[in-house]
Amino acid sequence: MKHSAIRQTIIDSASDLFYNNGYNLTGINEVIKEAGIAKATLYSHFKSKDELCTAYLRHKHGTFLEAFDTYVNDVQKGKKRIMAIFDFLKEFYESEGFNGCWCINTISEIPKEKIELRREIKNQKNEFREVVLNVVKDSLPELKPKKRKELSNQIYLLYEGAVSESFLHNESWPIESAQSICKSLLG
Amino acid sequence: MKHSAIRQTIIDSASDLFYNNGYNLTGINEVIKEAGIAKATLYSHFKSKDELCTAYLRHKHGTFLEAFDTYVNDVQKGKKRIMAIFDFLKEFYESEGFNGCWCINTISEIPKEKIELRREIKNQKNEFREVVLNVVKDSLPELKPKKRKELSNQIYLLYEGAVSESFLHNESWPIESAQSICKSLLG
DNA sequence: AATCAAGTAGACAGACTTGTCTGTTTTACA
DNA sequence: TGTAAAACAGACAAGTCTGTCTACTTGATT
Repeated sequence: MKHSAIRQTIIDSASDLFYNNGYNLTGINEVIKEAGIAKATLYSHFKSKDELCTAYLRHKHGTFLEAFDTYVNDVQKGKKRIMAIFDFLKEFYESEGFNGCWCINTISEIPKEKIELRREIKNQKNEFREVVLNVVKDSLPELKPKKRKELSNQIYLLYEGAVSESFLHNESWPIESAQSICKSLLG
Repeated sequence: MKHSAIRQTIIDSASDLFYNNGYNLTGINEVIKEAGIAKATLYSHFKSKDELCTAYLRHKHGTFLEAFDTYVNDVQKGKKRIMAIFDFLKEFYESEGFNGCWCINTISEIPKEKIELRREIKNQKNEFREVVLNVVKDSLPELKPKKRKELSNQIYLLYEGAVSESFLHNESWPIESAQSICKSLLG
């Protein structure tokens, strides 16, 4: 197995375990067992568990953004595409292994001093905000920049709230509720 | 010091530490040091750390609901009172030691098997939803039950999203954004 | 004043954690 | 095919954690 393939195996295993069972509740020994590699191998690819955590967050973020883009850009531009953001979330919620937002989960687990990880999380959220802004830009080009930004922040907020609450209650109504609010925002 | 006073001291200390530093990241030894009591004393009041966690959650919930009620009921009934929900949140956000939602934080930290704690958290959120529903009921009595429930769920969702996001970004715009959405929902 | 419950300090068991290190074996490539 | 890099298994260090236990002291009530 190639060096880079092993690295990816480690990240995949760690991602599943960290996301499903929690970062602190998952030991390095579990990760290496799941990945089928030796401990020294893991530490030759990542110099600490925190570094692996960063790789985990980036992996989740990357696959998420790709899936999001694919889904949303497949819908015709306009209000429909904006509404599709919440259709995507509904699929995400219904997918096996849905466990809420990895950013929120991770930030709850790590101490305040780990500013590297906290920055990574903030960056991801800001990047996602930018993605939402672009959907709005493409779908409602007549909107002025200020109004555009305002609307996209609102949609982002609705999306994030819906993720957390659908997970917490284990019910889908927060997603439908968020979508209906979005609809009324679009007028 | 009375038995019940010691119990309260333990809960107060544990609450500060759990909320500020995280449940798993706070050891029993820290709690007893902060409370100024012996370990055996703690375990004579609570049979496990998890039981103390329940007490912590209830303590936060209780003081929160009381502050919420006091603040919101002080505002004249009507749309103003509903908007005051977010004014309250702004004060909460600006208060020292704001650390997001203890429910979301805790649920991210504990394993799935701890169903007792998870139930407690869900119950708290449902109780808060009921509180919001009552604010809506008092403020907009002309609304039909179905519409009332729909609106209160939306407000709840906005509130929760604003808590999480203002904490994550360490910025207040999510609260203002949520409030502005609420305003437009009220027409 | 005697008694007994409830506090104290902190050692200890046992099970975890991350990260290092040794020594062996496998694999990739020149 | 030979060699060097990189994998392997797993012992180990040094620390963490929760929860139990012993032995002692305090304080309120009878």
